[in-house]
Amino acid sequence: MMGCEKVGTRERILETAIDLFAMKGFNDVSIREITKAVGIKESSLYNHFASKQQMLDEIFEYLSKQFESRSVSEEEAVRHIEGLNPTEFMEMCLMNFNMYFGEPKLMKIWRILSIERFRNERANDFFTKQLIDTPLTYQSAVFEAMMKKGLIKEGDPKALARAFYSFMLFIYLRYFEVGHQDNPAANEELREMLKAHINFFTGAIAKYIL
Amino acid sequence: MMGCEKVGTRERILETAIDLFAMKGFNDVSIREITKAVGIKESSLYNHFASKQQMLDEIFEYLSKQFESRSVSEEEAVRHIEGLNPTEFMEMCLMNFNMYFGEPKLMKIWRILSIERFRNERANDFFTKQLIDTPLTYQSAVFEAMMKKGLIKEGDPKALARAFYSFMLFIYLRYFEVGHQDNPAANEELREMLKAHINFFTGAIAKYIL
DNA sequence: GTCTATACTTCGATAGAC
DNA sequence: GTCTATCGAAGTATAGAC
Repeated sequence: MMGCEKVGTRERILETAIDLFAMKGFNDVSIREITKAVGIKESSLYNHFASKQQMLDEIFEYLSKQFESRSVSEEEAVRHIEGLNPTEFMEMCLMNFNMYFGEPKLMKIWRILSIERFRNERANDFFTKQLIDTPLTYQSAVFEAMMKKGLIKEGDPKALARAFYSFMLFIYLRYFEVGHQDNPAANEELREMLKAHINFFTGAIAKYIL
Repeated sequence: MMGCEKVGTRERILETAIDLFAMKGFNDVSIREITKAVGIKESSLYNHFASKQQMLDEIFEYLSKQFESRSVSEEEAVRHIEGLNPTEFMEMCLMNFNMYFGEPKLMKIWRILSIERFRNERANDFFTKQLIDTPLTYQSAVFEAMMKKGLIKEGDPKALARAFYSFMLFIYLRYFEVGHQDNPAANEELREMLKAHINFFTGAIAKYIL
């Protein structure tokens, strides 16, 4: 009788699971809790997913595919960034932040990863690679190219990348990882902090006034 | 018959709980698991602790008291740091790192906090305050004092503190928060990274060659 | 203070009617 | 594809003998 909307039940389950996992973590959310929120019985869920674990796997798979589809080569990254002035560079940083955390669904999955990485080695590897190591590699390549072109002072590009990018991790750790914020008022404050950060770096590494 | 060592059972339980909670998180460790590791029956544990939650509360209480006993005022911090040369300053940073994470027991409790802060608002508040906000305040006060004395370039001390201290959070997030490391070989690498970081900052903010 | 035994709850998952 | 009903396992915690 109510089965007229059978299309979408699977997706509704998955969206609900993402919401709940992001709030409480995979282990602290029960099948009963998910199905109650969706409005179905526990047993019905198993017509769509073989196990609770499979739901988590699909969620991580989704994030992984998002990154595959959006990834660019280091060469492209260098070409895009090395010629920018400070203001344009800041906008680029904000865009990157938005690519990672701008969409609520992706943000929630990052939170799930942040929680699961303590229990799951694969989750930790993905988290470390995508959120830390890969961005550092790109950032280092960009700084190295800028040094070779004489745009910024000579130095250790890896150390410079760590110093610059650490701030992004600080923002994530302090304002994004634990989900009690979601207030748009803080956005302007974050933007000001990023501006101040880039101002500092511009002054610190500029060979000439950019 | 074996009751000859009744002194210490409570402490053994607590130490075992810290070990297990740090590895798997509070919720993923059962009373059965703890008591089995200690070598007692489940019911015996309740002669020492009223509940599982009380054990966690005591663990956090312990960390909290450690910080109370070691805390110094901002004025003291400024006096200690503002006159240091870069090498001395680096040693100071390493000492601070060791104060937070040098003792295995404290390191484990930080890991428990890292996990619990997603489920427990008080844990998150403590984590945020002790690991991020308070150190940033101190660091900012130090930079502000150095600016006033003309030791470093004028600028926004808060932004400078964020830029400098973010690196410490990067190290924690990347190498300490998830406990799969514990290899002393990486220590030298971390020391090199810290040295490079301080070198970069020294060059960036020094008014004169220090 | 430790033991045996057990109460009570919640969990993930399954069987089978419709 | 959803339901009712239920299973077996694992969780926290308690009662009472020793």
